[in-house]
Amino acid sequence: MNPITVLLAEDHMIVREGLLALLKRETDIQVIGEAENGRQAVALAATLAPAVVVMDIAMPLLNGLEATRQILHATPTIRVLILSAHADDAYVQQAMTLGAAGYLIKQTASQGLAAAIRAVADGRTVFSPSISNRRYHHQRKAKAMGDLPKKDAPRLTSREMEVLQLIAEGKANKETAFELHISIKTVEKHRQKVMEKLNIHDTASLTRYAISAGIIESSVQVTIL
Amino acid sequence: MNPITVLLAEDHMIVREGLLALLKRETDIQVIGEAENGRQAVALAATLAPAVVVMDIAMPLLNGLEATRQILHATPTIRVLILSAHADDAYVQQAMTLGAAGYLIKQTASQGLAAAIRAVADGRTVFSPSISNRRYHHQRKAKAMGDLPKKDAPRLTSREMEVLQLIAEGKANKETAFELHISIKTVEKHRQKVMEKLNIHDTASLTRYAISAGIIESSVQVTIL
DNA sequence: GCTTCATTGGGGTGAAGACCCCATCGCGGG
DNA sequence: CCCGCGATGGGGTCTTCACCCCAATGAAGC
Repeated sequence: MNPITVLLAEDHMIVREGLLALLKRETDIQVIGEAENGRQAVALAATLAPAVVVMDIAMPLLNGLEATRQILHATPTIRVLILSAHADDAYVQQAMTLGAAGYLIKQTASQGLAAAIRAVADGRTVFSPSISNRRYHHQRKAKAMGDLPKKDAPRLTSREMEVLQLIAEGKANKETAFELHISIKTVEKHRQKVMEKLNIHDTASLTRYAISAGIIESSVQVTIL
Repeated sequence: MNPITVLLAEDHMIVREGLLALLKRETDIQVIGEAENGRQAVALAATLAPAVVVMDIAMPLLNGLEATRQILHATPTIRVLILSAHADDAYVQQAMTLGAAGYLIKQTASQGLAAAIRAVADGRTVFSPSISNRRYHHQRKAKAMGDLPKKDAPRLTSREMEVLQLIAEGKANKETAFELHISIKTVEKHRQKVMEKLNIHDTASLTRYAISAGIIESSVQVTIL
């Protein structure tokens, strides 16, 4: 029987190496690629065509959820297994809507990860126990409180979301242009569109918006030299 | 030669298992205990008396820095190696002040972790390259200014905190100057001092810092036209 | 008294951003 | 088959910011 091919997308090298070491124990699972940011995950998913992508949510350049969206848009047969530190229901909901095959929290044991990879490769969907338990609750809560961002908020295109994420990560337009392989002028244009749609006209407020919208996390990630 | 005894404090089980797998490769390092929260780390450090504690910062019940403080208060000979996702200077400074033996970011490779454990067990202090670069930079700067490199504490003055808050709220320097009844030049000066102290050089990252430091909240208040 | 430091303020330069103008290309819907 | 729109990119202008220089005051500490 052929092993299950896996792409590991996780930005922290030491965590990625750890996951790799854990998955090496499983003879029926073969990690064929590693990505250290969302953009790389999208690119490698396309070229390597893994059966399963293990995807961290909090990643630079492109967060795991948006990367998942792009991967599934390009190759709907790939099974994306979200691996997140947070059991934040907004993330879980978004992941399910995007068509992710599963959502594990990092409190999961390694047997759980291997089992989840096998399950999603087998066509099933997997969610951490604590999540499935809590799901009801929050749906009811969200409805009772009146859902916040999705309805009235002007919809950003996926490109605009990417640019917004990079802005909120502190990237200058020049860096963003380099990362996205487009010209500074185009980045400026996207930035303008985002500001226009959100009616926010300064970087700090854009950053706060990106955080509250779950596009990035608030924790400071300083660029590694 | 006796192996180096290590206590692993990391709340995400799967990450902890991964680190464990990585450290098992090193014959001279022996993990004698694991903690999944800060309080447990303090308790186990006391009972197991490991040579080195590998300590994650973000943990439930008691964060890694506070746990470090308590461990070193009880047993000053234990070497605490901070392992953090973030290279936030405020954390680094606090860790150093507390007497941590080292500070690694999770972008570090596993060889780096093993080497760091050996180094701190040997009495040396270890900081991730990007961090050491910054410390060097600060000290060099201080020397260039004709001062002794005795303190480079990232403590912000109250005025600097005010300015940072207004920056993070999206105020332009001009607005801040108006609100504080001072000149733009003074605002610029405070802004520079804040950026210098935090080693953060863009508005978006300053905003994320302000949010994670609790100076402001992430909720976006947008003016609806 | 002298030093250190927070706070104040100014000048100048170069880079970056905000906000206009313009255009092309491709894709999907009426 | 055209229209809207997303994505691309170039032009220019004006403001803001980052980063260097400089200084003076007042309070706190040695």
